[in-house]
Amino acid sequence: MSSGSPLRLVSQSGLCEKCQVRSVAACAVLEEGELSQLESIAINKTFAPGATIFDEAEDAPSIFNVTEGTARLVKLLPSGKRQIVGFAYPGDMLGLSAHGNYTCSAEAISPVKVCRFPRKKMLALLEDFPLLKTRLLDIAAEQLSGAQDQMLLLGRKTPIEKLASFLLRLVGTHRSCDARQKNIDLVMTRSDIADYLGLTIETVSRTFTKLKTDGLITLAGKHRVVINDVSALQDLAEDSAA
Amino acid sequence: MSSGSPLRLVSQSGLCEKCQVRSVAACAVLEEGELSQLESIAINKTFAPGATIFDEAEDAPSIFNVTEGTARLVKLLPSGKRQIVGFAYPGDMLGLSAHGNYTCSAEAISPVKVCRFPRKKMLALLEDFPLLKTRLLDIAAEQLSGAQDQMLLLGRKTPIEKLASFLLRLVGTHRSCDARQKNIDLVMTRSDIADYLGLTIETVSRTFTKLKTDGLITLAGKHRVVINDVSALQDLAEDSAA
DNA sequence: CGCTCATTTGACGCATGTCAACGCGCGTGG
DNA sequence: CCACGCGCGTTGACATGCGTCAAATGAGCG
Repeated sequence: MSSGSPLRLVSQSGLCEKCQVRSVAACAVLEEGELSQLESIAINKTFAPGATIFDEAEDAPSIFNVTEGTARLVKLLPSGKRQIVGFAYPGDMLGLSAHGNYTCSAEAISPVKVCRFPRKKMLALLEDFPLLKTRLLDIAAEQLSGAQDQMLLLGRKTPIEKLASFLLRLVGTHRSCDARQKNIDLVMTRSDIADYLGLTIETVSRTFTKLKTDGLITLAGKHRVVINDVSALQDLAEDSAA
Repeated sequence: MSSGSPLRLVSQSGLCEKCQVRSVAACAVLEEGELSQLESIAINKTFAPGATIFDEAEDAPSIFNVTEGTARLVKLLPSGKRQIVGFAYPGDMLGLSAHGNYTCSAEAISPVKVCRFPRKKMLALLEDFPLLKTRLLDIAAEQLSGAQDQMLLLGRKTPIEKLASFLLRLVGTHRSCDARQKNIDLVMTRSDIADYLGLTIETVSRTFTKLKTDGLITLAGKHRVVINDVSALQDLAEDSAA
């Protein structure tokens, strides 16, 4: 790595080499020379909480890589009913789409920093870096698998099973929490959780209370959850009984 | 297969050039020479209705391309609750997965013919045919978009909206029906539909009856649906009111 | 012709949505 | 520094839509 010294050009965070999500994001497969080419087409942007990163059905000129913060991916019905189809964490790609239109909106929940790539240039670059294309294919397959899990959750799980699954997924997959202590930091509101799990806020709240009452979790402030009994939660999430 | 007349090597349907789904499947992007390489690693297989093509969580040594018939993609909970995460029609790819395990089971609904590729050889071939890899990426992105639509449906739509959306999707995207006459041939059972839409069979049945009573559709036998008023159905599906 | 299985229809109860009130934390302004 | 207001979350009372259970109908097939 470079400086440390007075000339901290690095602090713009634009230098991929120092990027915090470099090891987890798609760019992980690139070598240094390749990385600089990717870097040359990237622009860093920041979004405040609540800000829209892009809108559903809009023309999709850009592809994004989240480097900091959390975003929600939203679909709306004309009546106003909302479904959150996913959350995006550091390292996640946004805006991949086959037909050049975004399939959902993306909104910042916490302050979000992204790395923005012009779609066309990105696609052109893919032809030069087969490994990157392969990596994107893997990422897409993973996302599809996650989407299938979510369909199972939405279609066939009860509120308790839904919330248990949700909490376990947060513990398991993301650095937004400490996996050892089973300590979860919920950046999203109850309303976001409800719209993600296909429930109402009230039901989410009641279900949290129930899990707390049963001693499976502890609530420390509205956005801090401690899981006391992981295996019991897993049983609930997987619907062992009926 | 094979026989019939003495020398009908062609009838094995293995010859990609004559393949019926060639124009819609991933292989559409390949030229003739490339096609023959793909063909050399492919094996044709047939599955009777109800037969399992592959099982969830199993090691995934193969990738499939449906050439005839319809399959359902199934996920199960320990309690036996079932969610169908999709249907596969001629031209669709099955078994793409990032971690080498199938993410759901695939079962034939009608007699299904597939083209089976050894995963490793397929992946190796992808490195030689960048266009094919790009095509797969597009396909994955499309599937992801469809999955998001389905999440919206499962999480936020009422039974009527669900069924209307389902029927319209069948009309819109697949040759299993005549788009002009809005005539749909349902290969799947009510139970399949229920598990796809996150409902019970009874609710599916009642909802069909309701649409029929309201004059929006006509039922001709249990597996034949005629849509009488497409735009009214669209209004229902999109939940314009509340 | 009768059996079997898919589908339909009906009666009923409950889980979850709806509506409403309340509490709490936090920021703002006096 | 305190008072107030606002947004988010919780809790309660109530209603209803969908699931559950059960029986009837109908279609396909031996």
